[in-house]
Amino acid sequence: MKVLIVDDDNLVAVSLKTILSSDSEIEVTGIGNDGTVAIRLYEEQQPDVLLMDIRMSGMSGLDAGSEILSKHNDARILYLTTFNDDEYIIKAISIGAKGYIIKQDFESIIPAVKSVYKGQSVFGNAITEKLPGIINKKKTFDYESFGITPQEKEIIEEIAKGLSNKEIADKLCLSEGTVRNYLSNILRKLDLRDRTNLAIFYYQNR
Amino acid sequence: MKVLIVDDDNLVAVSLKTILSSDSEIEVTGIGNDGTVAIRLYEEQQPDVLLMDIRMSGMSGLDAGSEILSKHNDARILYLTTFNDDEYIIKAISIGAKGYIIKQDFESIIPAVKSVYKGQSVFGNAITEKLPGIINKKKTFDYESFGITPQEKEIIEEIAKGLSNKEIADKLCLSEGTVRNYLSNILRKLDLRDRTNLAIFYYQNR
DNA sequence: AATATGATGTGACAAATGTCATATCGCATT
DNA sequence: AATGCGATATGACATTTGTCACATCATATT
Repeated sequence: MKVLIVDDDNLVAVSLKTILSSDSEIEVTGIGNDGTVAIRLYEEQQPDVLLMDIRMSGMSGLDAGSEILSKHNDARILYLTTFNDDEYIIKAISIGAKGYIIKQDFESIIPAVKSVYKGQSVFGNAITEKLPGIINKKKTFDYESFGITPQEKEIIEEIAKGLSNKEIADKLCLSEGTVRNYLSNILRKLDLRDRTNLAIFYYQNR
Repeated sequence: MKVLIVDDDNLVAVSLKTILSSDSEIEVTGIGNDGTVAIRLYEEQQPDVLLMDIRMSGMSGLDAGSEILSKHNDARILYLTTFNDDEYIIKAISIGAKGYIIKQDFESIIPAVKSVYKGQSVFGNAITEKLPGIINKKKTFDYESFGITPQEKEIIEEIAKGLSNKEIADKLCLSEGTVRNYLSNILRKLDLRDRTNLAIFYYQNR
């Protein structure tokens, strides 16, 4: 199985080569440090799997992958990243990458490469937990377990609709001051700074 | 690595056991033919990976998996199926399953089980091609068409992360006043009241 | 009856937010 | 050279927001 490695950080690229080369089935055919190089090396070597960083100076891994896939729609690209940004996961899957795993998780890399070689898609540990959220916003946050009372929960719902303190007070028949007190308690319990961050939290954990 | 196999068709279940047992790292701790049995055996054996059919007479694999995951949210469930229906894929991912592969693809099963054991998610050959389509069913809002400039878009991104005007100013090397002006323009263009509503809008149109 | 508790309220305060009018500067068009 | 435009900036201002200390009051507990 021929593997091409492309990583911005040459030290990482070399380490990956060492790790992968320890497996008898894997042959590392090349190392690159940039998106444009990835495209060129891919053309030259036609590797079975391209193991590539997302964030790179110069051409990004996503752009390079996108270009490679437009020519070779059977290319098997496995992204490596230090970040596990939702945005990147979605983009990576969208362009047709076969996987997305965290760089640090060394011992998962070889099985991941093998799975991808067999045509499967692989998503690493940290990403795995986010998949349900990405596919379908169904995993709800358990506010109760953070000591949020039903009344406070109600306030959260209203803030998530974009209402001001005054409006919430009118709607729930409370004084504005009380709403503020509740909000203040909510923010402390959830360790958030302000209503905007609460709204963000709400929509990210729906 | 302890693996529990559950399949409606006993012949398939036994075949799977034979295949998996050929690997020295894998120990098949049990076989079941129904969802309710899956739940009971899971409790008894606490396997590392549960390899289960989706379609089964009696309780379905999805319902059983859902119940198991509600008690053991670290359960690693790998679904096997003869069908590759989008609905099932989405449901499987939604409940938090770690994989979804096609039964017929025998030689992919062992690496898939191993990847799942390591905490990764695996999606088989046939499914892999559908992932981009599944992910892309989301409708992204076109900010440009509402006259939002790239600079303003950048501000929106930062607000959606929960940053204050001051923080955004520092990050983008602008004065706080300028950030306020931009925000003011954004709110007018999108007809929103404040940053909280902007954040809500952002997450609802992602 | 005495006390504790929880829900609600008030007032004061500092900080952040949003709006507006206006200014500067560089660049492109005329 | 004159003009206009877009990006950036400033200052003033009213409003909203978040925090805190403390008050009130009904109900439940002892």
